Amino acid sequence: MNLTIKRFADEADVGVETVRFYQRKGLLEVPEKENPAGGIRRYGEGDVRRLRFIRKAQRAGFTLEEIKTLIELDANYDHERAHAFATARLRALDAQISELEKARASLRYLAEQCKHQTSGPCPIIAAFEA
Amino acid sequence: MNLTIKRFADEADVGVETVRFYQRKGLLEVPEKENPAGGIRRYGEGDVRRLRFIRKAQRAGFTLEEIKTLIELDANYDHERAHAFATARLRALDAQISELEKARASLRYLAEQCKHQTSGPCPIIAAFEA
DNA sequence: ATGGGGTCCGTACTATAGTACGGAGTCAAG
DNA sequence: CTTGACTCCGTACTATAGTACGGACCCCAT
Repeated sequence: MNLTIKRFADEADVGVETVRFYQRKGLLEVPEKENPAGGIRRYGEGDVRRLRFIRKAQRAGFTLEEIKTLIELDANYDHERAHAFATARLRALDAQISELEKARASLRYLAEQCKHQTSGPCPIIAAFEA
Repeated sequence: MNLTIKRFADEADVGVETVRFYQRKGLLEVPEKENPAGGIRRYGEGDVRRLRFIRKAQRAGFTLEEIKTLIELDANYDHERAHAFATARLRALDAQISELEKARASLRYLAEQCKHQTSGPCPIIAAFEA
């Protein structure tokens, strides 16, 4: 594990530019160059874990700004705030999931309607009412 | 129901600017002005239904572009495509929901960890591994 | 009939999350 | 010891979904 930026990015299925973008945002650290005064930066296991965490947290609905906060809380062992933060996001996540489940019900209903009716209206807009 | 744009926007809890934005995007129609050659546009029940649909579909994870397509399918009674579209989105929605459920499990675990440990690490990043 | 709030429309600006580009420098294999 | 792929860094550009602004016009109540 002493990866070039390209191989590092590949570890989490992101592009090199995305890694640099996260670095600029302060989500990833910029490792020192090995030979000072010019050279190439290398990435290790910790970096890979962090990058993968960013992607997972993102899929969990956190913004990059929030993820930055999470990383800081993690680094600082800040239990109080981490707990509050997790709980808040948990609530939001519950709301979001139930929103999506409602939408899923609407879509299922819609798909059924459209499948069995070959003529007449296929009420997309109406399917979402209620 | 013969609303001014402000009252119309209020019906779906959006701003006037947002209504105009949706009109520019082709998601909402721009009603005729009553007295031709200058005046004010009025919005009716159909417009309100449409606007509410847009917000609901958005919460369901559709982009405005997709919502535009849905509205067109609805208008055209296009069963085939509407069914395909609904089915595709249904699959995406299932994936999204299960992603969020995974995240929820991680967050629950994290919240528990942070709650019961008053010292030592509160492993935010670790909570998302697995 | 006039004043103030609402409307119209175009243009510009914002935030989020990247993606692309260009030139200079670096590294490793042949 | 060169060549070609990769790296570095800054700047610019993209898409999505709005939000704000400014001048002209409109309408209703006093």
